[in-house]
Amino acid sequence: MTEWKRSHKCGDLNKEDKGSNVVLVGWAARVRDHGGVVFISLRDRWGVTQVVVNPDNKDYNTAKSLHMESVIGVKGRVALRPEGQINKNMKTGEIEVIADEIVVLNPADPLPLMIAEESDASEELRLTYRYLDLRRPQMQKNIILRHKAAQIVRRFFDDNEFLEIETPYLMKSTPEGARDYLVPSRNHPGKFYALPQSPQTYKQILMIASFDRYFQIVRCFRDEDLRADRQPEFTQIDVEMSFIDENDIIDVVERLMQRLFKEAINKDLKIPFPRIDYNTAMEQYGSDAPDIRFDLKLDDLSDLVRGSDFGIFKSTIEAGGAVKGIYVPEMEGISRKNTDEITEFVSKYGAKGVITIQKREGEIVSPVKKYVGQELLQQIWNSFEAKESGVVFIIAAGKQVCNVSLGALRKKIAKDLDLIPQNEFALTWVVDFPLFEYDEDEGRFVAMHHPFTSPKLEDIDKLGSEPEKVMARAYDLVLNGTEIAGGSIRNYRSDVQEKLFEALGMDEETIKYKFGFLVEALKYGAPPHGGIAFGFDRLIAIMAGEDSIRNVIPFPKTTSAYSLMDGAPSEVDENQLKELGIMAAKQE
RNA sequence: GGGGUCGUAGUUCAACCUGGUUAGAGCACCGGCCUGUCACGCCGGAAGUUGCGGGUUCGAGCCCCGUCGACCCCGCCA
Repeated sequence: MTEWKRSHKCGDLNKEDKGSNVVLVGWAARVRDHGGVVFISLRDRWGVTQVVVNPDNKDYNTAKSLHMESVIGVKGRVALRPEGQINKNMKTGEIEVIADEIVVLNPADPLPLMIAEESDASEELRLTYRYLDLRRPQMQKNIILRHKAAQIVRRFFDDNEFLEIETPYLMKSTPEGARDYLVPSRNHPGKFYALPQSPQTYKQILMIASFDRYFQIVRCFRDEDLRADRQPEFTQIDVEMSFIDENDIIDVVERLMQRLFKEAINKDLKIPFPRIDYNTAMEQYGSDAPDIRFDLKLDDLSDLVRGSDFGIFKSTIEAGGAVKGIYVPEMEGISRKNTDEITEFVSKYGAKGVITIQKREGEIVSPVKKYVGQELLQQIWNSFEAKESGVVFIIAAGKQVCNVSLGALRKKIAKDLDLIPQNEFALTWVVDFPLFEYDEDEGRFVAMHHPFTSPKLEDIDKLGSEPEKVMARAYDLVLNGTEIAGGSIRNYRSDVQEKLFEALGMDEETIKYKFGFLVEALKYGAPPHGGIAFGFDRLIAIMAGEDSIRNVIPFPKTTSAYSLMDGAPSEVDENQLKELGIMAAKQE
């Protein structure tokens, strides 16, 4: 093997190397057999180099019979390509290696999927043969970007006196929030560890331990259903600081983002990022993660239609709901079929339907014209400062449903009509969140962020009396309509923390059992502190221009949480279960 | 838990809507030709449990039911 130690990597050589004797190793990406001369595109992580094998070569037949993706070694001499044969699309396109000797280090069987820039293989196959999928240049690029980003993040925090400190993966289960992944304890049959949903409590404890500035690039686990942007295990950039307020965190994060985007993908970000309060985000964008790259803002028509006899408007207003709309100037018009599609789309979010208004030859056109009346429709049209064309979409529903469904429609239309500027990175802070939201199923208030978030100081008195009015010292960072980070200033006084737990419906005993250690720790000199955590996978996916975080995670799970390559999860030996004191319930 | 799209050769797709002789094509694979290609080209060949199970029918890749899997979405994700 040592004689096949490479002298260069496949992306190294250029015309300066003319005449050098080289040894290259890599994968035979393509073999082009011309009957006489044979060309091999030799690929490794760093690039592709063309190898030329002439008929007088002793290994000529080896070259002719190469299978795609076999691992080979080549000894040869660097030569300039003949006139007119330069490949401008290749970094090494000016040269080629004239082979003296070729050896197959490991032949490859026919492949279950092609190694191509644009994979046309199904995701199922890509995940089953992930090692082949990961050879694709696109995937290599994503994984390399991920590495780069992680290093930049580490350098940034190190430069700013943050300490990278590890926290346990085996921790206490706290059933607040997401479902825990449980790990049985062999030493204590019937007892379980949980894998962390995030290192939240540990990083707070580290602040109490006076480390002052902490960060960690850390795996987190949540046993919930999957999505394009949600995996059961995912990576956070976790950050916590002491003796700071919201603006200190925001400042650190803005400088981090600026440096990350510059150094990783050479994009200049303007700081500070704009801030929008939660309420405005919901009212204007119908989302707590507003995509500000395009307009189409939601307009409240409730006051305008208040006097209307039109049943849908009337009943909605009377029930305390909202009538809101968006105006899409770019839309030529809308057919019955499109309206049906949109109705179906918004119904997923609980809206009963959508009302359209458009103008045709100067005439207001709407399916509800005869019920609503020309005059009101015209007023609505005018309220949008609508031109002679375009379409207005109106949804009447309870406030939350109205905002969320119209917000979703806003995004869908922008996407369908291609109104979203590509290759643009729009970061915005969402601030002024409520501390609690009411959970209908549980019949109690739950923490909107998490139960360690500090209320705004002026709202502490309302914790017991009017929890719905308490605002949180929390902040989210949104990139192109996706939440990529969220954090808060924490409760550092045990009395406030206990009051908050009580507002969440926990009695003293429950508090002590679940979070007693934290409440106690707060009593021994806990500094004011706060922090933030990034969804690293989401951040990298957006930077890489990928729609799914699966494309920036080397070994992701499928939508049903399978690992197709290794077949996890799987059944285990009866003996393993016995040792753990576990019995699997029989499946129906 | 619910809704939607999809499942045909190693692979990507066609045939399905409107059931009917032998399920086609590109790439990969095998054989042949070709000395400047870079997604090389040309000629030929082999390759199929139409995801699985059931039903309807004289007859099912196609229609119906169930099931499994992939993907998207709602719920869920402090």
